[in-house]
Amino acid sequence: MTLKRSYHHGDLREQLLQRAELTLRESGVDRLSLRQLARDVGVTHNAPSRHFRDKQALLDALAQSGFERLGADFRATDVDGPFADRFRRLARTYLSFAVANPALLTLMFARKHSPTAGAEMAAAVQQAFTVPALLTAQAQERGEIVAGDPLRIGMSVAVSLQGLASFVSSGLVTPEAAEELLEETITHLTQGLFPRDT
Amino acid sequence: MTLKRSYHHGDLREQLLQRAELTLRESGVDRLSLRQLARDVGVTHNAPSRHFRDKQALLDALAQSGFERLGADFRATDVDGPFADRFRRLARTYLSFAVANPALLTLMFARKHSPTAGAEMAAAVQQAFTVPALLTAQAQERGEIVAGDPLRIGMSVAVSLQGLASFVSSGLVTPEAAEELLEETITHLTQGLFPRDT
DNA sequence: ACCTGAACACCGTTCAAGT
DNA sequence: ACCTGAACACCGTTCAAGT
Repeated sequence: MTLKRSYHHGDLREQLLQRAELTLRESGVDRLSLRQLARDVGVTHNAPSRHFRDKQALLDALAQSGFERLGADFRATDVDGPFADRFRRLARTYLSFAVANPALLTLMFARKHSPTAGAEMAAAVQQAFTVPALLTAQAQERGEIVAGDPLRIGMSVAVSLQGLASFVSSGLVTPEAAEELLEETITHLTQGLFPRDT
Repeated sequence: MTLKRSYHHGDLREQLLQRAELTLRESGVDRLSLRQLARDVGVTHNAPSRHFRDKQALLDALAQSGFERLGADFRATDVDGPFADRFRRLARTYLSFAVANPALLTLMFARKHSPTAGAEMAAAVQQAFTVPALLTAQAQERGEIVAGDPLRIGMSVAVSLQGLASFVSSGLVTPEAAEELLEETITHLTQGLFPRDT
């Protein structure tokens, strides 16, 4: 009967992460306490230290899993169609993420990643923000958008996405107003602010 | 001899804010403690509560003063010249702010503004992000950029600025790489990603 | 009005000890 | 290996009291 969920679970790390993300979403960072987390999961206050040397290490792990999930969401979104439509879908994915996990997004962009977590964190970031570059490269192949290094153009696409997400997740722009702002951003990013002859 | 800095200073609120911003900049949010702050300024741990009912109220005040300063920096930057140059200067101002005050910028976009601080905070935000709209309106008058509601176009300019600042302040992009990213962003925002006939 | 000092419940981190 | 329990120094918040 190994179903009894023995005292040494073995998946404690995962349980802690899941519970932490729940608390983060529902109560914010400052209400996130290692001791409370341990209580929630049913272990002593010091048990988490086997898996996270630090509270910071837990926050790092949360941020990293955030980038991984954002990347996965991106990849699940990236389907066919004209550039503007695909940009719009990517942006909506990002905005949904931002609305659903504002505190997590803040954490992800909070320069807290202790140098320790460097390698895996960097990989997760790279993996997520590679998607806009792929989108760019594909649109270039079709002749939809201008030539140029797809990584650089992709980053400047990512800048727009992150700017939008930033305003939404902070609450400075409501999700409804974000819809308008998104269309406005698509228009200017594709057409340019300089007048066109045509 | 009123110079003796009496026990009831009268400017305690301002002293606390200044010291808090210093700590924020040098040690980050989680090292910011009300009690330590009181010690730094030379009052008892409970004295700050007269000026800030809450730790959250202090953070709100910090964020608000951040928006006010950013707005002032914007206004001090906004001089003459072609649109792209002025956009570049505005962006550099923002990026300098982001590099100098990463933790503060995180705070400003962290959806923590308790509903209490609503009115003044909203005014400070509005005042800051009005500047891109002014830039837009002036460029339109000169026929430099396309027509359209300057507030909406201004917001989508602000989106680019905030996206850039976000990447820089988080450390995901180094200040040097940011310079490149800024030029890339200016190019695409003005010319558009769609190919031009000329 | 503004500040003090004591009290309360909580926190992160460390360490010796158990199985 | 993984978890426990006690200990340490610190925290935010509240409240009666002082001037």
